[in-house]
Amino acid sequence: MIRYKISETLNKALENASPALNDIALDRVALADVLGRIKIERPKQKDHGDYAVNISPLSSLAKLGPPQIAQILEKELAHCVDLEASTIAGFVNFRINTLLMAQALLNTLTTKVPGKNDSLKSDTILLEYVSANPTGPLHIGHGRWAALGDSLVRIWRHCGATVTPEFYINNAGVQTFKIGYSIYLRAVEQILTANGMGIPDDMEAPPYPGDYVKELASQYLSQPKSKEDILALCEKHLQVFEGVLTSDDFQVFIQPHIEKISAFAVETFSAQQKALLETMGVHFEAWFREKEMLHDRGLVDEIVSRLKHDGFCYEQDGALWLQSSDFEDEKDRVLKKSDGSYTYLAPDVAYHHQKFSRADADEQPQYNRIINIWGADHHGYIIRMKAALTALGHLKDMDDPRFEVILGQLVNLIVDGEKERMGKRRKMLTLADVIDEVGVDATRFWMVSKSADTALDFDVDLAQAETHENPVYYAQYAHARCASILRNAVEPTPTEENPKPTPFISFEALDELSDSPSIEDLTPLFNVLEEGSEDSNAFEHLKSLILRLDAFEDSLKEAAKTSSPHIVARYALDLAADFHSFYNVCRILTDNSVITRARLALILSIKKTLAQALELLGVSAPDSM
RNA sequence: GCCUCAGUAGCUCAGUUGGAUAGAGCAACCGCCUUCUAAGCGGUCGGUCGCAGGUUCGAAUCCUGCCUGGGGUACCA
Repeated sequence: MIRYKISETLNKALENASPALNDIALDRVALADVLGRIKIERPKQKDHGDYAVNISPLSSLAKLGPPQIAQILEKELAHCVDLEASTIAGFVNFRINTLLMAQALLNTLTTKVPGKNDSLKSDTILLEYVSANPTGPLHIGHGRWAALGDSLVRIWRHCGATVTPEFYINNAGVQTFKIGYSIYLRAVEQILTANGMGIPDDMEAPPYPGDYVKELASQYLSQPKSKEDILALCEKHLQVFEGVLTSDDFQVFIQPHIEKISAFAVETFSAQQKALLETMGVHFEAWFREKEMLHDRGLVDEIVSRLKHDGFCYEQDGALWLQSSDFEDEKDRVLKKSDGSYTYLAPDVAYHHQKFSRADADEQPQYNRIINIWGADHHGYIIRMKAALTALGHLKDMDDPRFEVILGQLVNLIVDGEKERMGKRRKMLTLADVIDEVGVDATRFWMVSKSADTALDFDVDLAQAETHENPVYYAQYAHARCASILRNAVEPTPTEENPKPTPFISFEALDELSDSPSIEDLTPLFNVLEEGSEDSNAFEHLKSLILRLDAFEDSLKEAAKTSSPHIVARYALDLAADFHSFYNVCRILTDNSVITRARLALILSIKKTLAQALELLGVSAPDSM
């Protein structure tokens, strides 16, 4: 609100001073462009004021040096009541008075949902993220996408966007077959062992070697008739070694059986993943099933033929190639292998085609932004996907903003001080293990407190050993402190000297203060200055707090615009720091009921804002710790 | 080789659409609990912003080259 006020004031001053500034206000378009580049920010040096505006961008339009422009503006701004302007070189600095601060605080108090705005009102977003293969448990890397994606969904919605979070279940293709086959091999092992027979040395190693496959195999065997199925498969399998059956014939024979086992695995893992995500507070509205939604409906065939028909494909070496090199890709990509099966790209193109084809009730495209979160290992994939989507006419060119990929750098799991490469195919700590050890709040906060384009080291031992030094507790503690103050205000703790203390404020009065505060409730806040009994820094801390609260909406808009939840994490920490500092120099509950009332209003606002910031990150805001 | 992300305090990272004297947390050291939660506060220490050029009134930020590390560079998914 304060930034808005400053920008309004500045615009007006420019308008009035226009004649002295080479008629700067006449060229509306140019001026608007320049004003868009002017930032209103908090200066690093406190003595420069509360807000600073660097007016250098104006100098080319006004044909004057920045210092002269500043001088002229300063004169113009001298009439301003609640803003005191001064200039140094090319900067116009503003100092705000207590009335404006009180208004800003009142504004944050009366806002039902802090930071709520409509900056993304016209955005309809389909965000696909996590989309882990249903062939095993989620690992730590998926945790990062889960935390990042879900926080983005919450932040975008807070800024007025319509968002559908979607999870793509890869329940078709080679990996699915491999997990089924792995379970079959493990089941055979278990049957052999149960019958007191050893496992032959030359027995095939399962494509997925993890222990969780063994668990799933025994789960599978506990189902009715499953043992008979496995034995039948095993018998055929032996015939291959005896030379009675060819390997190819065996493949044909086992295919449907393995598919059955695969389906079992996919459903089990998928449910497991979903449950863990829900535990983390990560909720998907849509679960898109590759097999049923694409393959069974012939959509993959359809899209490939369409690309072929439209002349974007050619055949070479028995394979079908997409001419992605026509669209900035360094080479062409195979859609259909020479053995007739599709590469991973083909169903994925079909999937994205489907995303773009979704329409609302008015036959209009349902989404104007289709966004994916992908790991950095999929980086090379972006261009070929864009190429296919451009060929299909969904994108007007390769830079079309309708399709975005948020590329997140990978997570290194650090165990015993050593990096462990993450991957599904070796024994490792799963995301579930990490959540168990570290907790949802700490994990989620950790995952989003760094920008997505930095590789993240997740040190399990550190997270376990130093949970109390984790930054998330700092923010949560501030919230708990606020809650505690409010509790004490209404119901003070009895002591030996005073077994029945008088409340500082009645429950009803606090309620009223929270629901309908007035500016008169707040102005006594600034009496700290006069009182002088507290630390002389109290006023500065108070000002920082109020300006921070006032800037919440701006931070959210920035986070939403740049898809950067870490801005919100940082905000929560900054607000917590401002509060902790203030708390230490200024007592909230005093004998003066008017001052107490005003300070409680401040606490209400801090608590509300902090809770909202944490909520947007999927982190709880406890009332006590 | 090419593409891409990163390199900022001992450690983990903000800041990068060019702006004032470079910012946190952790670690280390010194203080602060008879009073609202010390999971806190105040202070000290700590920097050639990877290196070298360039662009300009001004560069951690933009350009070029180089160095180091991560990821990618499949008829794998």
